[in-house]
Amino acid sequence: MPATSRLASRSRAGSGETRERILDAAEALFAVQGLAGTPVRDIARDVGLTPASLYNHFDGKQAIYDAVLERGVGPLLALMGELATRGHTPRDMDELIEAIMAQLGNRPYLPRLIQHEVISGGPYLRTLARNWIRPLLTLGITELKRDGGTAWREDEFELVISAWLNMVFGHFAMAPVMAEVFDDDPLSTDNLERQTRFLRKLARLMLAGRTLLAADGDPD
Amino acid sequence: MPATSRLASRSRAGSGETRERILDAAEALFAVQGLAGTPVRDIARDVGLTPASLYNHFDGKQAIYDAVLERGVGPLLALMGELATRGHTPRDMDELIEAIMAQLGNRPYLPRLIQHEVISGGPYLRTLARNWIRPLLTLGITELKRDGGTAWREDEFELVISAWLNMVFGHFAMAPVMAEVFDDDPLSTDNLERQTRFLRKLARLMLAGRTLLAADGDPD
Amino acid sequence: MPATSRLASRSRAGSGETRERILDAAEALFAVQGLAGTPVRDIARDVGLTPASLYNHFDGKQAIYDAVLERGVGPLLALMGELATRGHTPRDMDELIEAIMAQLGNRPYLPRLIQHEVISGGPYLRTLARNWIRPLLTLGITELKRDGGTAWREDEFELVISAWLNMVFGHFAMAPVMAEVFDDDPLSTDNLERQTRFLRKLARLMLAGRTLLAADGDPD
Amino acid sequence: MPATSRLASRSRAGSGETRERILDAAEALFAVQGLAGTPVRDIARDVGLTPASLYNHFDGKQAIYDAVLERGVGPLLALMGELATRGHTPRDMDELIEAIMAQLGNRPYLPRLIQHEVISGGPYLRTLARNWIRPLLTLGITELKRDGGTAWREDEFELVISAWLNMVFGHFAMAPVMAEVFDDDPLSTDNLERQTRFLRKLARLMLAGRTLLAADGDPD
DNA sequence: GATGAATGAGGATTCATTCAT
DNA sequence: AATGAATGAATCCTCATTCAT
Repeated sequence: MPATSRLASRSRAGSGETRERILDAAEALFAVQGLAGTPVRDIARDVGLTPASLYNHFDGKQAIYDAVLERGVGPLLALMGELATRGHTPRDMDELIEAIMAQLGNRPYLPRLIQHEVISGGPYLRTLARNWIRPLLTLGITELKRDGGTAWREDEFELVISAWLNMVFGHFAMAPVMAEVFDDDPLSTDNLERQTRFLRKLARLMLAGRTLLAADGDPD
Repeated sequence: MPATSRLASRSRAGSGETRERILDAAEALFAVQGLAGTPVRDIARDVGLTPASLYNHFDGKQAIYDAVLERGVGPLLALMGELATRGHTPRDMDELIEAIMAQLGNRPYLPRLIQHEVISGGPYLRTLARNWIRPLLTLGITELKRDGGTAWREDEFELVISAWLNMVFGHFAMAPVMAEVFDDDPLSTDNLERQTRFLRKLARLMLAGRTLLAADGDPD
Repeated sequence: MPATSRLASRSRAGSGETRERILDAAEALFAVQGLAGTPVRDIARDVGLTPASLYNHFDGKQAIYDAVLERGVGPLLALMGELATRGHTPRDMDELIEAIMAQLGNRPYLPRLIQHEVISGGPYLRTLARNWIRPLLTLGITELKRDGGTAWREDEFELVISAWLNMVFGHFAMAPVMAEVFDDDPLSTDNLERQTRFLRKLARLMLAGRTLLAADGDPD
Repeated sequence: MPATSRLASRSRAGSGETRERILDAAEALFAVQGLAGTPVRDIARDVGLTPASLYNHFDGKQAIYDAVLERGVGPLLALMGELATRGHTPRDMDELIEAIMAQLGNRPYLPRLIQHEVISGGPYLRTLARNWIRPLLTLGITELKRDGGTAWREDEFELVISAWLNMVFGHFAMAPVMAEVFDDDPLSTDNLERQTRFLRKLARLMLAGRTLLAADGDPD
């Protein structure tokens, strides 16, 4: 379950801690300003180094970007791999939500980073699509199919899952506006827990909505 | 309800058609590459002009960016204003969904543009939050409150609406990955219609989910 | 008889005179310091421009280098082409010497430029070898063969011609040392004429040396 | 007859074998790419060291360059010294040719190295001119003068000798093009021997060409 | 002797912008 | 309204060198 795609795997190793500090600084900056919008000088400044020093640890800006992405996305892909090897019961649905929310909560810049990659159609997009989104979809659709009483037609399954993904992901990606609207950080521990509970509830609703809608007289 | 904030209002007017062509080219590029990642040269090339010529129509790159944003977001804000002045019935919920989807479908680069602004916490964020997101939230929450049988507690109303926003918005913002995953463009006319129908259905489900969940034995 | 090989043919045209001035400055600098040893800033300074301005006329340092080479070598290759299409008589041998010496004399930096290219095994080397040196060799060998009384065995023909080439070329390439040794510029008009006369004489000697050497009792 | 001029004399001696390996690597690189075109990193790589380590053996890049030059040119200067102290007979002419060819053949990168220095008018040029070229010229001219029957006028003597030098030297300096033209390495043992024989023969021809040319009806 | 890490000084190139034409 | 040419200010990156280990 490698999925590392073509990301440079530590060309100039640099065993260490400095490397990690560079990645931390870069992650925060890239997430907000994007690759093009982030001067290496800024990264260096945040690490307390000279731009030239960065090149003792990485092959260049792009290499740093790749490493940041790899470091962030790696665990998500690993999570997918792990889930795929186990059987799944409804219990897993909750676990999955929690695992993903926890993952993203730990690296709060990651979603924005990924969003940049998605928006710009960067080369990492394909890896993301194949090894992260696709498995998630498959997993979700399997779940929907196992469920007898769902409100959705088969040709809507994809939409259900991607809608659900957008909710999870959007919570992070849209955090800055929502923070402005609510004057409250959506990424605080409290709010992340609320959102997790909410998503669990919503997932249940989406899985089991048929009777209700039928009774409601769905015209669709 | 203009809300143009500090957007440059056409300093070197040039009422013309060239102006519009510049905005079209810029919109596409800014959406994908962001402000920092888009050289003016690229815009000029796509319009068939020289960079120098752009300055006959706009005061500079930032001015173009502002104009693009204004042109795209303006109608959305106008829509809000219009809705706010009318009373709303459940019928309006569907209309709102359709109106927004239509609006975004017409300018498929707009959501990514906005996403950039959101992610980067740009100065336009505040305008967006106040004049677009906030009214939408208010509208939705009012609707939820009017609805007696909703599955949601009052303190979840905000999450419901923002989740729903994320679904609408995410459909566009995540289009590139989904296109890769499904090998099918989510922004095609057909798929936009499917998504619109789906969202209408989901909206109904989310508004009226209580009984079902209660029966399901929600522990939350 | 194109032989332009892969040299960029004026990517950013720049019709004009500035372009030529850039090439002049670059030629002098490249000849002395080589490509790597010549900062673009120096070229710009000598033209009276900013480094950035050079990029309005050329795609970069390498492009300038290529253009310099093309401009210098082009006429030499053309000369080859012209000679190749005519029949040649002994008279031509003198003409050839004079033509080449005149060419190189007009562009006194050219030989050093070529020498750099030769020494470094640059990519232009192949063009040079095929379209300039090889024809010269063929021409010379034909001449030797036509000559009944030459002092040289057939397997020495190549050495004769390349030795002769080294004398022509070396006069320019070694000019700086010789200037130091003789305290007199080998590239002055006077000295170039002397050298031309000398080479004509030597050519005759080399063509017709058999009898002498035979009489001398050549043991070889 | 040291003539080391201002060459650094091994500041951080390190008598060792590593030092020699560094010089070997540097010689090859400097010869092809020149001083400016050769990063210390490349030298270090070829020796199997880190750039930093080079500084345990030399004071810096320039010091390495100087040492390479000194190591290469030293024996040539020594040869001159030796010859100068002996009387010379025609026999010596052959010896000289052979000695120089052998010397250069042993260090095939040396001529290109010297050529770089010559072309660029480097500071070592003067040493070269005085202690190597000038003695060679003097030697040759003496020989020509001793020879009664030469084809050359006194004012051509210098040209004769420098032409001859250019042939010797050019064989090495032009080796890359000639290799391309003949598809055969001019610096192979076989070809070096051929060239040595050829030069001996040519030397004899040039020394004794009068009668022939006179018979040929030289108009000069 | 060797090296990883750090750095000041450059060095090539890009970029947004101006201005005369 | 369009553009060729020019440019100051970045921007990414390389390089020679130092130094603590």
